[in-house]
Amino acid sequence: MSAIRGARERARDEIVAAIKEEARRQLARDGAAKLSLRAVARELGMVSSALYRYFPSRDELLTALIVDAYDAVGARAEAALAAADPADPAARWSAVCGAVREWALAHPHEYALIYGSPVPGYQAPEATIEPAGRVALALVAIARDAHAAGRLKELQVPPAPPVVCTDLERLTAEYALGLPAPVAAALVASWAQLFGLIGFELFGQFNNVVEARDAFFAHSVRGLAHQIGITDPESAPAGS
Amino acid sequence: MSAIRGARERARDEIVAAIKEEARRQLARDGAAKLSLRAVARELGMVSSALYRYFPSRDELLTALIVDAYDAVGARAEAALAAADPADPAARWSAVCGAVREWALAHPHEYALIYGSPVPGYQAPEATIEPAGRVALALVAIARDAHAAGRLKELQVPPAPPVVCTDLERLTAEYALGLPAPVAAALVASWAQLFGLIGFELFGQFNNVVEARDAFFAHSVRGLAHQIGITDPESAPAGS
DNA sequence: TCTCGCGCAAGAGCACCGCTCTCGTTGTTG
DNA sequence: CAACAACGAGAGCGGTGCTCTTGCGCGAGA
Repeated sequence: MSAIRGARERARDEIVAAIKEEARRQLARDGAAKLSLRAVARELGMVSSALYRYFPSRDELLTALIVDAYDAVGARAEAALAAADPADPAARWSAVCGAVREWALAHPHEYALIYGSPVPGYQAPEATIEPAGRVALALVAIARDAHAAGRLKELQVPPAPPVVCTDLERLTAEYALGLPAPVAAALVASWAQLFGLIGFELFGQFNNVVEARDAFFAHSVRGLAHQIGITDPESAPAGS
Repeated sequence: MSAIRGARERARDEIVAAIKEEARRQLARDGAAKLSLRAVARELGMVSSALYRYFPSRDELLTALIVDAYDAVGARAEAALAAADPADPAARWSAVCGAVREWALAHPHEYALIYGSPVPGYQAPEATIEPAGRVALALVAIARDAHAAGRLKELQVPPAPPVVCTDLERLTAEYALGLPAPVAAALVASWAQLFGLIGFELFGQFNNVVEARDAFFAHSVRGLAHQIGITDPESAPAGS
């Protein structure tokens, strides 16, 4: 039951994939609130009760879609990180942030599913926490590499209070991030703030406020990078 | 039909208020997705169809709650602004940001309703845009006053690109904000980023990441203030 | 190879939802 | 006082998530 699996098991996997595909299509079209098990089953030519053989509840289906969405945006972020010039922290930062934003704009309902309001009884079901960290880890990698290369400027902001430092030291120790606590604090803040920018743009808060969305985002993301000590190559003095 | 209104009209206002009150209670308990017209009506001792005399649809009821929520958080922000030392921009900034966060922590579902994913077919129904701006205007007032008092430091970040500047100049002209475009750009970014911080804390993204929530938020908010040129009094030279 | 058992689809059904329509009733107003 | 409009109640439509039972057919073990 390990290497070669029975035809039944393979068929099951295919059906699960088909259900998720159709559910993702409905999610992209109508949003999470309108996702209906009956509609998914109808579209797949089965009866609604048959679907419960594969997902024990609507929430479980949504959880599966949440995991997939985290993985999708995480993969985009990692791809953007891999494609950027490793020697240019500012470019890497902009590339990852831009990739996340573009994925969000292309999949607004999936973005809302994972970074918007938690849908029903809102618990993070354990299986989501690992894929949820992929974007964060991409950002961490940028900061870690820049720090290791000595490309991180001294922070301009007032130092983090001790309780925050111990908090972040635990975090950097646990994940072996190799970052000083003040930088880690700035990084976590930037991470959250990045999704504030994206969320406001996506959810209409920037309507009648910001029109040049691309340029504004790029500019704000430069500000976030600056916040953790990553400066544009042209604006940073190379020597001192 | 103006000064002294009939008993019927007065009863109508009372019923509308009772409906909103019960709806807000259910919203706070179960979230927007679970808000049910039938349950509200049941709790109020009426039949569900009677409710449609007061709200033409469930979405209209939700819109009313959205407006109320915007007004509530806006009022909190304005109250915090009024209570803070007018001569201390950093204190005002922290006070307003902290007030917004505290309201969000106290009313998570209402916060999710207005700053989370837009619920169904997501349109901002015109009536929401004015109360939605109250928090932003409170933040603007801080920056404007600080700028007028010469308390805004030169921005440390690279200048905003021209297209962003023209965008923000239109905005400052339209609302008579009295802010230079680069400061306005930083302010809008900080505004969005503030809600990124609050949203991540509220929606569980900081679980197992940030434990000292109060201190971390206070520290990050200082960073946001720094971003628009507001510095802590103790870290800013008083004279020059 | 045959048969047994398990996985499965199907259908009926329950309780609930948003929303509509009709029908008496009742307060308001000309 | 009478006509009218607003109102509450009720039935009903189509939809939802979810459960339970039933019977069938495929795959694995004898």
